[in-house]
Amino acid sequence: MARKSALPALDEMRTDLRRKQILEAATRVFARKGYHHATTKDIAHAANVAEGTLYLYFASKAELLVGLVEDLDRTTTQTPDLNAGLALSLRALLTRRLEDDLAQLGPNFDLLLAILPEVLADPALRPQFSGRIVEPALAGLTEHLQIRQIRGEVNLPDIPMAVRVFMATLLGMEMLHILGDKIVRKAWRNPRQLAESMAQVLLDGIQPAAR
Amino acid sequence: MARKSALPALDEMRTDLRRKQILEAATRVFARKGYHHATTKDIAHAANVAEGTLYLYFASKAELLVGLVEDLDRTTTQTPDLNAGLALSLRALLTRRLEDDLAQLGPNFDLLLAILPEVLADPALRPQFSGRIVEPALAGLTEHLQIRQIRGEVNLPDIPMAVRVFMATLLGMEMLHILGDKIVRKAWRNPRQLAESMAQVLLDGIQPAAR
Amino acid sequence: MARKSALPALDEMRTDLRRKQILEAATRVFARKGYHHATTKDIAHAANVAEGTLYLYFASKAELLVGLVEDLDRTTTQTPDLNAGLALSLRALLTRRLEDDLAQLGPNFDLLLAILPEVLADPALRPQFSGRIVEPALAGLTEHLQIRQIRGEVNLPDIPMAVRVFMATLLGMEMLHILGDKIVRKAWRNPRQLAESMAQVLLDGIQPAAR
Amino acid sequence: MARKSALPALDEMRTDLRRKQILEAATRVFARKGYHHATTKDIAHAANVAEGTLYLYFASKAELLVGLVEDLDRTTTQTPDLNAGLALSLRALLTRRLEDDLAQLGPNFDLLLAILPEVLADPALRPQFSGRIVEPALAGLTEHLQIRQIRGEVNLPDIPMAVRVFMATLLGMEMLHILGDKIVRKAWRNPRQLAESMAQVLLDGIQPAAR
DNA sequence: AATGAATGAGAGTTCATTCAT
DNA sequence: AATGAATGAACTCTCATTCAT
Repeated sequence: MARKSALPALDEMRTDLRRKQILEAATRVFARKGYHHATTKDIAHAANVAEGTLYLYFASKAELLVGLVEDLDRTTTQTPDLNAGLALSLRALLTRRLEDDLAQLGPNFDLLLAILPEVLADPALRPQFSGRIVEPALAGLTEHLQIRQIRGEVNLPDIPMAVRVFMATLLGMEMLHILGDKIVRKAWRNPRQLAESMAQVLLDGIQPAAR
Repeated sequence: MARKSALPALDEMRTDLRRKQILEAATRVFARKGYHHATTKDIAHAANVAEGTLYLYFASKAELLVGLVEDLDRTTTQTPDLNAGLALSLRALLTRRLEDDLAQLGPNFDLLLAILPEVLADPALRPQFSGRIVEPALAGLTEHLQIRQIRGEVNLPDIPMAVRVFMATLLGMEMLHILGDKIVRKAWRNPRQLAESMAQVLLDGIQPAAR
Repeated sequence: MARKSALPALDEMRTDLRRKQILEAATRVFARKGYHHATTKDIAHAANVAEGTLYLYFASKAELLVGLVEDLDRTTTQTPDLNAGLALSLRALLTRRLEDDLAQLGPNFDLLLAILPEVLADPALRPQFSGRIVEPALAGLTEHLQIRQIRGEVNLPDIPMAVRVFMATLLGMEMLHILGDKIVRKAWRNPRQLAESMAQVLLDGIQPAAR
Repeated sequence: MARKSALPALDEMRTDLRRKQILEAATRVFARKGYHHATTKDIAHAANVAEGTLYLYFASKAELLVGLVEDLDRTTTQTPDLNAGLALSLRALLTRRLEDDLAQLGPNFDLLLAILPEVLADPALRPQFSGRIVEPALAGLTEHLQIRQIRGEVNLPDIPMAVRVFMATLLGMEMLHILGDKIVRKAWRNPRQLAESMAQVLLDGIQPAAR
């Protein structure tokens, strides 16, 4: 009955593009105004579509957030196969991982800025974010450190906690960044060096000079 | 006819009590529903006052948040004179500081949960929070470590960054807590031990076993 | 805590008045525009209150309809104790009942006009209307006729159906009225005579002249 | 390039079919959801066409209703030549007419259910319905009774009113049906018997047993 | 000082209608 | 002729804020 497009693949691409176009606009607007102060009108305007069009692609304003989380998911959780890095020294690997993460947060900063507050504020969104973003990262790191531990390369009394300290540091740096701490902001401009600083503290700790 | 109290001091006390009563209610409600889903009706109800009464003590709903930040301020940043702790070993001091902070977050968890998302979301609130809560803490620690460094007790190439890493870890743990990470939640029940775990990582780093 | 009005009864009266004020406005607007074309803005305007005020008294626009049905209920189902009329001849009683009903529909015409279409259109509203308005009336009449039948004053093979035919006639006249039939409209101006015409047909039927 | 059909008649047939297809779908959807809760998307879907296609056949959603009324018109008002029935006894004729009408309402119940509420609700639609459906029926009956009256077969003081009472009864039964009255619904399953019940009341009235 | 009914601006969402393909 | 993505006006409802009491 209904005449379909000759190239269904093209339709799908167009749909994907529109979705992306809207999500990008949402990211910008959410980052600038925060989720709650952003109106659907704002977002539609930023996306250069009519307000009604948003609802062809997302069931509600809240679903835009979920869409963003999923997006962050896809962008972030290309968990760079850590275990391929087993050959590297722990320090080199850690530094690189941190550097990658930090560098990645650069372009995704707006996105995170848009998502994080809502995730923290909304109990319903937390498991979403936790399960898709945080937990996989924690699991990957844990596994990696366990292998190192077995190999005798590290000696940690409580690997899961160590992993959480590591992750906490990353998240916390992100927060300091958001909060506008000048030193962190400045350091962020050179992710390699920031990664080294962090890795140094994480690996060597705040060492007594005597050591 | 407004009846003047014979003892103006009493009036002031009553005002303070009402303020506190309202802020506490706001804390509870914000923590449970998040700032934006909490209505002034909710808060008034929780505080056992009429909606209009809120506006006798706070200019707007947003000012309630500011009030809470100020409260957190007063509660939290009684920065226990760190320098009095110069006699302690760095490890002992750090552990204690962490323990204190973590223990303090226990009862203030709701408050932070209420405030943090909004602080992150609202650019206007960030300097408030940053300037009152984060920066003083960072400054105190920085100064302390600088003294230690001069004394030769620590050897850090970049003290400000080290301090930020420390603070980031704390904030990050808080976030993992909020996000519901089970291991962090469990660890939080015993702040002393959590403090030790964190201090260990922060001081000794993730050491190669060989060391 | 909360200071209540000195005279709670007064508060209640005021509330009732507001409710009535709003329902009356709703009746007028629904009658003029129909339920769906009437906006909450229209109704608020007609009631001389702000739009938000509607929602202090009714949970939703739909609840206004329910309120109207309840109102019609209260107004209508003062089922004039039929059985008190057992002394009257059936003809006299029927005529009077019809006259009362028709006369009552006069002032409530707008109300019914507002309600009926929605009741017919909305499956959810039907039982409401049926149970509160129609069924009690049917039940009362049925009981009455059963008594008459036992007394040998009527001889009906199927009383429930006869009652329904009676009620159907009434409802149908109402519909013809709504539909604007000129003869019915004209007849309605003199409810007594209309009642007599209807009673005549109902009692005597469309008699063959031969009789 | 619009290809002209070699047989314009075929085109017309196709157009008519599409129209019918859409109207049938509209009937189903309106009956199930009511006019206002039915969306053009619903109707298009039920008709297996695209939403835009509706507008090739009907100028607006409202015109679908008009289309339905016209349809009801064509289906219903094939006023079976009453006068041909002059040979029958009035009772036989009436019973048959009622039976036909009632039986016809069976299949057209959905249609009426879809139309009636809107007709009642919308002043603009009423003359449409009145003029096309109700008035012709009333006129036919009136004329018929007048002939009978002249012939001395009936003796009615007010024929137009009697006709309206008759029609009202029919419409009212329909309403009781829609409202879900169980006795009417049950009776409707056997239109012949229902017609007889109604005819009995209409012809003989609610007679005193003594008669 | 306290109340809470009233306000009305503004939000998210729906859906009849259009039009490029 | 048919499509269905896009539109945007208009809707219902919420809620921070006000103010007469």
